[in-house]
This record gives sequence, structure tokens and C-alpha cells, in this order.
Amino acid sequence: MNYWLFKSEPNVFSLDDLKNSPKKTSFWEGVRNYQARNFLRDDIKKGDLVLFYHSRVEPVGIVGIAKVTKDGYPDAFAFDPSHKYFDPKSKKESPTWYGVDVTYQEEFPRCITLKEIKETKSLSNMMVAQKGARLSIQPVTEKEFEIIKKMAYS
DNA sequence: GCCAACGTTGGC
DNA sequence: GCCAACGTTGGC
Repeated sequence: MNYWLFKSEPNVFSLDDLKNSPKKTSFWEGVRNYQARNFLRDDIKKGDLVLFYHSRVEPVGIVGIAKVTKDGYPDAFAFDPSHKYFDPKSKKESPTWYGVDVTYQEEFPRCITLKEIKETKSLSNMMVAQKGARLSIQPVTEKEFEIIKKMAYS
């Protein structure tokens, strides 16, 4: 089992939006970056746990946990010319873009802010703490995951 | 809302 | 295949 960090702008899709989705589950749509696509298509598996990260809006940081409930499959929005996530490169017979299903798991009693992550020595290697790290899907170690969870409840 | 850092595109 | 120009991300 592996651990990940998914970034989302809460005004586009927040942890609450996931919680309020049918069966508290949603397709993680619209990733249009090849490195993130590779994770979604090849590495992220059912049962993996996801740190849900809110970007761009105060407070920036990790607000809770989601669980992967379906392995990677093609992002159908890429096939729809009327959709903002449409990409003519992606063909149904050889899809370019993928996503997974994620299910709401828990909301932390408090947000673990980016500032805290940067200030916590044992978390300073996290990709999200590095300058200019724009990747929206990032691997996280089990240790980092456990430390963050502990911080959220202490 | 600004703008630095990054990823992608396309002319050559 | 280089790299300048462009578009996007995301912290602040």
C-alpha cells in the first residue's frame, strides 16, 4: 500500500465537495501533466491513502484523508470537445489522460499548514515543501503520512 | 492579484 | 533537438 498527496484548489474541488459527493466518492479528473498521469495510470492503486491538500487559499495545507477506491482508468472528459478538460491528443483507443476514484475518509480537526510542514524537520523532504514543486500528485512516505496524521490529532 | 518557477509548444 | 515564447500553477 502506498501514500500520496493530491492537490486541489478548494474553490474548484474541496474535501467537503468530496464528502458531499454521491457515495462520498469522485473521479479525480482533469490532471493534464505527464508525471502526475504516470502515477495515476501506473502506480496509484485501490486501497492507497491520499493526503488531501488545499492550494491557493488560506490556509494552504493538508485538510484530511481520502482513499483510492478504483485503480487508474481513462479520463473521459478529455474526449468531450465541449468540456474544459477536452484534449484532442487523447484518443479513446489510446487515452492520454487518466484518473482514479477517491472516497472521502476523514477530515482533520485542523489543517496541517504548508508552513508547519516546512518547519517540521522530519517532513522537510516532502515534495510539497520544496520550492517550485508544482506536481499535483505526489508520492508520500508512510512515515510522513503517520507524522502528519499524528500532528493533526495532537 | 502579482509574479517566480515550471511545463509545453512550435519555429527553425 | 534546441530553446524562446507562451501558458499555467500556486505561494504569498
